[in-house]
Formats: sequence, C-alpha cells, structure tokens
Amino acid sequence: MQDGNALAARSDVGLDEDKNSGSREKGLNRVLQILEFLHATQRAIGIGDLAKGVNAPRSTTYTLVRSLVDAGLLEMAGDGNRVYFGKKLYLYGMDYVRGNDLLRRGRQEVDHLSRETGETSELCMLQSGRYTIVHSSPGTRPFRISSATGLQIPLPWTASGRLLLAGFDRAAIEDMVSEDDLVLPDGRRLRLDDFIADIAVAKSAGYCVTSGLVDAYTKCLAAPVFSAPGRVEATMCLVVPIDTSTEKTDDLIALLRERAARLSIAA
Amino acid sequence: MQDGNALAARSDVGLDEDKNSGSREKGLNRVLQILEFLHATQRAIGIGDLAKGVNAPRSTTYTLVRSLVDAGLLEMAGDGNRVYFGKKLYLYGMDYVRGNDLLRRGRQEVDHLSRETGETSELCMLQSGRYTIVHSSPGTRPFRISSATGLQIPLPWTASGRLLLAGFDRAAIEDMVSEDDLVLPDGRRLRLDDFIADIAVAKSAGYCVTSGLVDAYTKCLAAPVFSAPGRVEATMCLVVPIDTSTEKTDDLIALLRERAARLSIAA
DNA sequence: TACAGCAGTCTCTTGTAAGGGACAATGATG
DNA sequence: CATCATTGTCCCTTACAAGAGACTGCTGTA
Repeated sequence: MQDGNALAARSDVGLDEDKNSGSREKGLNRVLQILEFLHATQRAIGIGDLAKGVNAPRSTTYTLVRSLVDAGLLEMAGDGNRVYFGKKLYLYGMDYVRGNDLLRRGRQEVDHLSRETGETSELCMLQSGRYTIVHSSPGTRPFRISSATGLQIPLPWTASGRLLLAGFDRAAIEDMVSEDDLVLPDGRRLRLDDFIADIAVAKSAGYCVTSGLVDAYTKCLAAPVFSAPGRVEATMCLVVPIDTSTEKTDDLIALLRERAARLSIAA
Repeated sequence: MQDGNALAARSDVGLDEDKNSGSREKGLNRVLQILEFLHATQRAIGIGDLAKGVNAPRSTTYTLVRSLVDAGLLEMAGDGNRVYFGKKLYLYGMDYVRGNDLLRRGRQEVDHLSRETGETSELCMLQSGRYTIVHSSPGTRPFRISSATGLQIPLPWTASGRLLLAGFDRAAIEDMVSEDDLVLPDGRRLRLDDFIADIAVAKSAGYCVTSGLVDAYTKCLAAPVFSAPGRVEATMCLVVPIDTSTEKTDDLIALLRERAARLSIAA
C-alpha cells in the first residue's frame, strides 16, 4: 500500500466505494468490501482500522469479522487483534485452480517461459471488467516487482489490455475504461479513440507490444489466449528492457505467440 | 462427490447444517454455506441444485449468486447456467499464501520431500477444529488420490490428527471429535480414551505413525511443525505402503522430523 | 491522577433484505 | 399436443440484521 509503488496506488477498492455512505448497507456487501480492502492492503489489519477502511460502523464490522473468522475465511493474525485472509480462502482458491484448466496450464507455461527466457512473464485476465495479473514469474533479471499477482492495472496502460478488449464493441470498452485509466503513470493522457484503434490493430495482428507505458524502462509483449475462436480469455506477456533489440524482440514475440496458442487449443 | 471415494463422502458441509431449517437465514450465512457446498462438490453446479444443496429458497439463492458473481467470488461456468468458484477467490487465496510464511515454505518442503522420497507427502493443519490437508504432493508410486487438497478427514483417522491435538485438553478434544469421527472407514470403532492416550504418546515422542487406519494398505507417518514451543501449527506427513520395512520407515521418520523441525524454526 | 484513545461487548430501533409465491419462458417426455 | 420440470425474474410482506451509541476495561502519556 504505502510502499511507494505507483501501480499499487491505483488498486483502490472498486465496488462503487462508499458513494454517499449514509445509508444502511447489506452485510454481504460489507463483507465483499472487507475482502477487497484486505486484498488492497496486503497485510493483517486491526478491526477498528478495518471498519474505518471500508467505512462501516464498528459494531457491524466486529460482527461480520467474527462470522468470517468462525467460517475460516479470515484469521486472526499473530499478535491477536488483527485479521487477514484465512485458510478457507486458500482452499477455495485451489479449488478454482483445479477446476480451471486454462489457469492451471497457464501458470505452468508462464513459469516455464520465464525460466526459459530469463524475463518476467505474466498471465493476465479480465476480472470483472478490470485487467488483472493472475500469475507472474519474476525472471532472472535484477528487476523490481516480486509478486504482483492480483494487481489490477488500468487497461490502457498495458499491451495485454489491448488484446483482452479485442472482442468488445465500443460501448463496452467505454464502459470498462474510466477517464482516470487513460492517464498514464507519467501524466501523459491517452485519447480514447487512439486506444480503441490500438485494440483493432492488436486484434488483427494477433499480438501487441507497448513501450514505456507503465514505466520508461520496459517494453511489454503480449499474445492472446483464446477460449473459443475470437474470444480472448487471457493473455501471456513478457516484460523486457525497453532497449531490447528488434531481432530479440521478434524472437520473443514468436515464442510467446506459440506458447499462447498452445494454451488456447484445449481451453 | 460421487466418485466412490470413502473420504470424500465424509466431507459434508459442516456449518451446523440446516438444523431445524424453517427460519429466515442471514444472507452471509447462506453465502458461507454456498461456498462450503461448492467446495464439497468440487464442480460447477446449477443454481437450482445449489439452492437445494444448501436448502435455501430459490429466489434468495439467485440474488446471492448474482452478488457473488458480480464480485468475482463465483463465476458462471462454461455452458452458462452453472456456477463455481471465481478468480477473486484464487487471488485472495494467493494473498493468504503470500502472507503466510509457514504455508509458503511448507508447500515447497512437501513438494521437495515427495520428489526426494517418491512417496506421497502432505502438509496438514487444523482448520476450525477439523483436520485438513492443506497441500499434498503425489509421489511417484502408482497410487490413487491425486489432489486431495482441502480434504477434511476426521482427526482420529490420522497420524497428523494425534499430533495436531497435542496442545489441547480433554474437553477441547471431546469438543472437536464427534462420535462419528471415532468410527474408522472399515467400521471399527475407536475408544475416545485410547485416542486421547495416543495423543499424549505422540506429543512426547515428537512424531506419530498409524497403520491401516484410513485404508488397509497404507501407513501414515507424521511429524509436528511448531509455531511456538509446544504449539503445533501443522504437520508434515508421508503416506507409505503398509509393508514398508521397519528400517526404511525409521529412516523416513527421521527425515520427516528433520524437515518439519526446519519449518518450525522461523514460523 | 486525570485524560484521551482504542478494543471489545451489549442493547434497542428501524430500515430492509430474505423468503414465499406467482409468472413467463424454455426444454423434456409420453 | 398436453404435461411436467426447470430456469430466471419480479413483487410484497415481515422477521430480523445493520447500525447508533452507551459502557467497560485496558494502555499510554502529560
């Protein structure tokens, strides 16, 4: 959260936030906010602070947290009055992986690819209208960002984003992309029309490369993984230094496309 | 569920079940039951069946499922009208792993151990008063049970169960162990006093071996992982053929204890 | 010693979500 | 074609959970 990571700063709680706050809120929604908040903070947190964080009444928060802890979705962390995710969530998560061929094989492929190329490799998916790094494998290069899994980044910032939106019409895209999303980390502003044009290009090319979008030092290469003809279910991508030679880049793209295609077949 | 696995048959939905059913139920509880039910069935399921499964009113179930799908905790599966766990749960699960040294290192150690010995190896923990296989790695032997992760087995059936209960007094143990739990899969009935005696023995020995408890063909070797002196946080265990020689068994136990101890130190 | 702040529990009220049940739309089955 | 089963949506009622707030320990600090 406060680790000075420009990306993390963007991963605020989605869920329409408090809107006008005031009114009574359904317990389930509160719970969803709590989970999302914990995901954003990435550490155990006191119940009081949690209540502030999702701005829910303290009494309500205590009740909900108790339920969740009893159910094992949350656990009281070490010192005793902080909570974080619990074992049950881990188990459910593993169930998800088990039931999801694409994810299971995608994780392997990504791990393999990063070992093979030495570059950071990622599996990305659209998660309720937002771009999410579902699995990432660091690569040997002395680079930052260890475990960005679960990180959500505005779609226009990424090569994968352009591929993931290939199947959607203009209205749907406008719906998913907020004004803020079009402002790059360095302050530059993307025009929506340009972005939509990029998407069309990426779609017909079957891959996408972006340079210096999220930061000035990296290029992002991405290839689509199809769940059905025309339906982009995920992307695999490689993050490489921006000064990587054209030849090497082309080689990597070819490799990436081959691997992404291999993932597509039986998904 | 219906795969004829004696163990799976026992993994019914805990949550006090329907009790007298009748009354109005809190939405959150319904959700917890839904998740637990999906975990038990291990496959996507239609909303109607889901409603029956947790015996909740259909209308309520539709509403809740919609919320959960919107939040990404559940996803509509392939054909369109079935639901299963969603990406969000996977992400939360990974957050849990990341925040949990013991689990992270334990998984590695288990994978390593099973590769090294060729035997099935597991990491087990107490999960809200029940024994749970948190991670398992198959081993090379031509054996059944692929991914038993998340499986819950009655404590008295296992070597690990005896170790995990080392820190608890008689009342607490009675509380966690139901009458049914004392009946082994082959129909034999364990006496509670014997079980409690076993626990004391396992505690002072620092390991535990059980033969032919869950099935007639395997031995289960387990060693405790401590989170604090005297506090058993998890166990590592090996599942080996029941006719494994005494020498080999002793070797494996020594290895297991060493690895479990290594996990303990910084947890 | 007094004061401020936080953790955790409890009670009471009222807004609202759970649930019953009706409805239309589909798909099986004889 | 008639019949039965299922899916998905909608509306209305009332049982009950969310929330406000009081209260009791603690712990630190001035």
